[in-house]
Amino acid sequence: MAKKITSRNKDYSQWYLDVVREAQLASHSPVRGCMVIKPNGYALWENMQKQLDQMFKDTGHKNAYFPMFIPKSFLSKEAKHVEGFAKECAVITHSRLVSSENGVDVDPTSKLEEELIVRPTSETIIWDTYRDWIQSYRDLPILINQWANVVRWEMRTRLFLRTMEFLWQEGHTAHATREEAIEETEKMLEVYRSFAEDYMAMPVVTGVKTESERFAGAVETYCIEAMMQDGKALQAGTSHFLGQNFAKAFDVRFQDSDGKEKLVWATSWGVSTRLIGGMIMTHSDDNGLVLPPRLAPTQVVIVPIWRNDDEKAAVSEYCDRLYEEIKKAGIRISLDAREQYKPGWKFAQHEVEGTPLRIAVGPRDVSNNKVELARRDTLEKEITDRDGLVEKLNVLLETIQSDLFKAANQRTKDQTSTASDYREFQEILDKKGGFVYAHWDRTSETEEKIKAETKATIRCLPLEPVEQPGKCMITGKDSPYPVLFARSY
RNA sequence: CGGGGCGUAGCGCAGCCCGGUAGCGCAUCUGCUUUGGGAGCAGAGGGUCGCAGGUUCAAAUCCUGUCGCCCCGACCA
Repeated sequence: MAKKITSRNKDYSQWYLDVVREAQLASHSPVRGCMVIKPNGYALWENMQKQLDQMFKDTGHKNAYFPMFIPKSFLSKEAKHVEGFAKECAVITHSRLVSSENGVDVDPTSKLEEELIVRPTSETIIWDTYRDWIQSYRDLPILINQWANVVRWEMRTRLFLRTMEFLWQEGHTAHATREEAIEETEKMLEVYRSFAEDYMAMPVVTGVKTESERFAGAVETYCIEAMMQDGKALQAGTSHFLGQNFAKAFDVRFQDSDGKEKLVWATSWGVSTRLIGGMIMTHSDDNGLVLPPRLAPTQVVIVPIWRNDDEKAAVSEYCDRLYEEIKKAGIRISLDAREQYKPGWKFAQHEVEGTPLRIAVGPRDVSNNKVELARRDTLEKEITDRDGLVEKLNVLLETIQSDLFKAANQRTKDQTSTASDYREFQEILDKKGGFVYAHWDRTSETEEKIKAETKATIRCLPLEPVEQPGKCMITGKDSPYPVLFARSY
């Protein structure tokens, strides 16, 4: 069983690749660092989108779409922003191909007057547009989200976790006051926290980034950080308070109710297909993918079993009715009646694909008015009554959802340590990994030194600090509360 | 950019050292038997061996060059 998947203990990174492949989520494309997202993977993304989109709309946002191409000159307008993204931009220089001996070549006569940048993020083009949208305080706030793809020319890539092109959503809001913008930033962080924990069943720590880890062009970057099974942290989402940096860069002003002209306050926030990678590494096991029911494309699968035409007729009818009844109850169900595969093969396949619940129905069950019910997360099987099955499924799906969260939460706790000195800090990182709380003197020099020596970065300054003031483990200077360190993806 | 690996059938690989009719597993197609944890048997289809040169009677194999991808690090969501 599941012999195609390398065990986590043996090679975690190979295990991850094996799960992605065997669950048919995605595959490498011919282009370095890019992926083909297959139907199973895309269905997950669609479910994430659907839920997040609703949450954005419930908090007053509307969707819009801005172009993928950005004039090169836009990137130079916000100094820190360029600095951050300059090294990883795809640049369009030509517009035409011509036939040649080799097939096709770039037509040198089609060189663009101004090169275009494929968006690595859309602050620039959006703030250039907002200048035209905003004149008065009555035009504010602007609460826009867009679902899009972006490109960052990364050196090192991993399916879902870091690809050169990825899908995401980016919210871009404009406000009349600093307070309102900060409130928005924090509100969206809370949306992300709630989505991660309540839907992905992935516990996260909320916090703010240090200056060196901050988004290029932000005044403050809030984040959710999750802990993966191998002890490495994953930045799962960010919400940025941009201050007036982009308003200044793109000259976006408004006349306030007091008659004075003021610069607009901004936020931006995003999560990406990286969440899929985080979800895989949070729940899955050596048998393959494990999915939280709330996001699983298929929540329940029915596998019929028969030996001859008589049995087939009886089992099929039983399954069809079951299917209709469950579907009517709003559960995402599929009936796997494919005849080219045997039940055993289907069991294994649905297991590796992470379907939370499996119902097997054979002649025995039909005559006893029962079904066999199997949970993906625990691999437990039971024979249960056909009557009242829908209610049972609903309860079980919620149970699995909360059990997955509990298990991940417990694991994260177990993987969270506190280091009282630098020696202990290094020892924890090397032997156990995970999150490590430690005191830090709030200087970039110390942060840099720790990173260089241990490869651990400050994941965040937690919004809900644990413990009391202390002394920096490196310099012995004052530290108001410990910050969260980890090696990360 | 450094280190490692790899390009041979849809997928995964062997063959290369030592040149001589291109193979294996899975998948696919046909038939029969099977079906409660990845079925069996019999038969069949499918490949310009990444690309370009060179050596040779003869190149997947040797030589030169070149392109690309993956993995491990430095950069990052």
